[in-house]
Amino acid sequence: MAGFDQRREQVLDGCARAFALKGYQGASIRDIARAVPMSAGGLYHYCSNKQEFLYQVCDRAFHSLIERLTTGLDGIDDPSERVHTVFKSHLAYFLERPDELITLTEDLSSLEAPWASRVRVLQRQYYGIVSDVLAPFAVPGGISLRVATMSLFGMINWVHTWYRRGADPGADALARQMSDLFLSGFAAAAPETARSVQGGSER
Amino acid sequence: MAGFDQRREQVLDGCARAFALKGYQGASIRDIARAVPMSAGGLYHYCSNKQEFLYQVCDRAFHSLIERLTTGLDGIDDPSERVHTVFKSHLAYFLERPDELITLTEDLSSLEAPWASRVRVLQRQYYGIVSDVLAPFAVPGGISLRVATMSLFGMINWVHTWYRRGADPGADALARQMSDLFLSGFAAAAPETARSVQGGSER
Amino acid sequence: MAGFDQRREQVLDGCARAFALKGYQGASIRDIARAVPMSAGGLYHYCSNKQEFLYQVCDRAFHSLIERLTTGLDGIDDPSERVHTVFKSHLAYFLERPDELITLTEDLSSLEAPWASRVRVLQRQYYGIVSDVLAPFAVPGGISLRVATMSLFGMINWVHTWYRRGADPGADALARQMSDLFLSGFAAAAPETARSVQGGSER
Amino acid sequence: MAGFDQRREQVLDGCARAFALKGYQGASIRDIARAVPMSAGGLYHYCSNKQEFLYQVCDRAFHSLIERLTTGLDGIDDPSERVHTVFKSHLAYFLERPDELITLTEDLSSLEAPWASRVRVLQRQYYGIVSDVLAPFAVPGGISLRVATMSLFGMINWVHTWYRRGADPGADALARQMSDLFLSGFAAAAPETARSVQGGSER
DNA sequence: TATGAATGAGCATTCATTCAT
DNA sequence: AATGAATGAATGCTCATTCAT
Repeated sequence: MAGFDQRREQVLDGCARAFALKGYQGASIRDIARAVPMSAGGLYHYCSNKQEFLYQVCDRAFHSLIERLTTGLDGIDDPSERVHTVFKSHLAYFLERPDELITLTEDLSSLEAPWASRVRVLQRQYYGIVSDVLAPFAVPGGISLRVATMSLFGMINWVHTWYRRGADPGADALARQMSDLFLSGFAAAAPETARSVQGGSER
Repeated sequence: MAGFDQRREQVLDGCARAFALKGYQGASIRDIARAVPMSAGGLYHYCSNKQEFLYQVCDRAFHSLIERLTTGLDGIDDPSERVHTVFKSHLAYFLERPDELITLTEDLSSLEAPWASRVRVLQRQYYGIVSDVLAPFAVPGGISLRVATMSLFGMINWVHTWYRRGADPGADALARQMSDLFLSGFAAAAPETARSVQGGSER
Repeated sequence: MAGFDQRREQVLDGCARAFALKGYQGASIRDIARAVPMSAGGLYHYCSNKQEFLYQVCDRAFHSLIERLTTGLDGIDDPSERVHTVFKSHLAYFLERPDELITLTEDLSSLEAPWASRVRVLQRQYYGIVSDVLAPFAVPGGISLRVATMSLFGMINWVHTWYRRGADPGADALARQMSDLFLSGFAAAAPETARSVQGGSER
Repeated sequence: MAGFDQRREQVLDGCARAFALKGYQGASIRDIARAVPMSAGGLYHYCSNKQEFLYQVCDRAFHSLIERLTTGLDGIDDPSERVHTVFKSHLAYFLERPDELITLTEDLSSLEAPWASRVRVLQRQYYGIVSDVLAPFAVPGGISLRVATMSLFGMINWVHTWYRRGADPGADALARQMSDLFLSGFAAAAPETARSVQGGSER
């Protein structure tokens, strides 16, 4: 039983790797089998079809993200620090298990009924937590909470397209830069010239 | 000759629609043929293979983006306003031709050699322009220009996943919110309580 | 157009041959392709799936049977001779196109919705014609028309399991024996001993 | 040992049910396993492969048919009554164990070497008994014994395709109708009109 | 005996692509 | 310029069968 569950984890890891590498549509069952490794037929002990593999990968990833984030936010009261925690938690997970997060970001749209709706519940839950963290900063007439939340997700979900391990900063440093940018803006620490021009040229 | 070029545009429009709908890997030549509409065999008068269609769509899209952005930036000197122009130009194009931008965002990674390298030149050119627009705000020891640029692209490239026509703001309003967020941060106009707490936790 | 329809006939002939040889379930698409001959993929220009091939074969066969039988019965008034015509018409078709009739007899039960119901209409039509031919011989309290009709079909549909070309009688002679058996019984011309015993045990 | 043999009977019952329902080719080992019920792997304690299951089902069925028929014929001297016994014995078995007889009728042709030849011995034995029962009615120049025997088998082997429990007569009544039809013909008791016409066209 | 994970061959079907028309 | 029949490779998936437990 334990052996079976352990093997399932290996299988899902292989799925995530294959999906991340070639995309859900581009990854064949044989690609997954090669990544596990296992025979193509044998994979069907762990799913009833390919869609279910995508579902299981996404489900597992969202559960991890949610659990890590709620744990990470626990005991942190400062609103800004809570925002920083969102970035840090998500980016740390991305750097630990990039395949899962790449799959989640790129292939979630390939998930069909009835799996899609089940994952969307988790997605909304995760978005909800983040939105709640951002809510204290929302002001009527200002940037809408929705736009801010989606912008935050855009920032972190885009990371996998450009991040280079070694060359780019680690999870903490990157999270710090990104949360600073998100909360205070890129112009916050801009040199005097630019800042004054910005102020003076307002229209 | 003009007729041929006009037909080619229709063909590329069909490709973009099919790619945006099902993804490059998920869209079959017959899907494209249905979207044009034209017979599957007939499509091969306009390409030598499916990859080339993806290349043509991406190439056309990047050229449009670059041309619109350079035109848009022309004559604007204020650094902040230039940033705003980046958002506005990109978002306007997305709302005008969503299929092309969705294809660019989601399927560029499916482009293989030797087309990929040719498109990457345009991509770098576009990123370069944007990076130059952001450069005046960069400060040593602060948020890196690279992280800022990539964050900006994350924000705008993620829009297609959540934007709902009618419900969400138009290109101008959205660009204003996003450039404000990007330049001044979400906390800029936050209520006193949140701001003070933030201030207290500043480091 | 004519070429396409002609090719379709060849394809259906190949289907019938493959189905007759290995059974519907046992015949693979590649078996059919080999029997036509044509590539497996190419077959899908003539059907949307394997079931549809079975449908087309059965449909064509029933139409032929019905047309031949109605033509054959035309102008024949004598009830016994009409019964004989049923046997003759069916057996002649069997000897001309055994593959189709074997498929009809053995594989009709493999036809699924929604094709099954469409073929069942033809089947009932054919059964109806035969039943009407037998009706004049039915008597209340005697052998039921239903049992008689089904027995007749049992007799002729079983032929393909034992008939050996060359060794067994031709269509006409076989039909004569079978219709005699069906109408007058095997004991009709039995030797005195058997007949008298039979008569004595009548109840 | 007794437990094993009992279990083997259950396994063969499951095979017969699965084969009758989906056909030999259409029934998977897992279908059989579900019908027993037992795990797929466990079935291989009772056979060396799927063909052997078909063999065992057919073998058992033919042995039953032969034993029941010889027992049934024992002590019956009247030729007609012996024919009736053939119908009654076979139909009774069909109604008691339809799955086995359906398998025998539909799937015997799927049995391959070397099992086929072994079963064919039993088949010929059963056919031989029936043929011997019919022999007293054969007359030179009349309906051949072979055609008569095969027609009888056609009649009874077709029953499973149309018989509806409840709606159609029981084994005895059906056997009576069928043996009457077989021995005396459907026209035997036909109304005067039909009979006279038949008589007039006699040749 | 019985299980169920595992395999490799085979399945029906779809694919990108070619080519005669 | 355009069609659609045709192909061979590849797809997701099921199969009969094996074997460690």
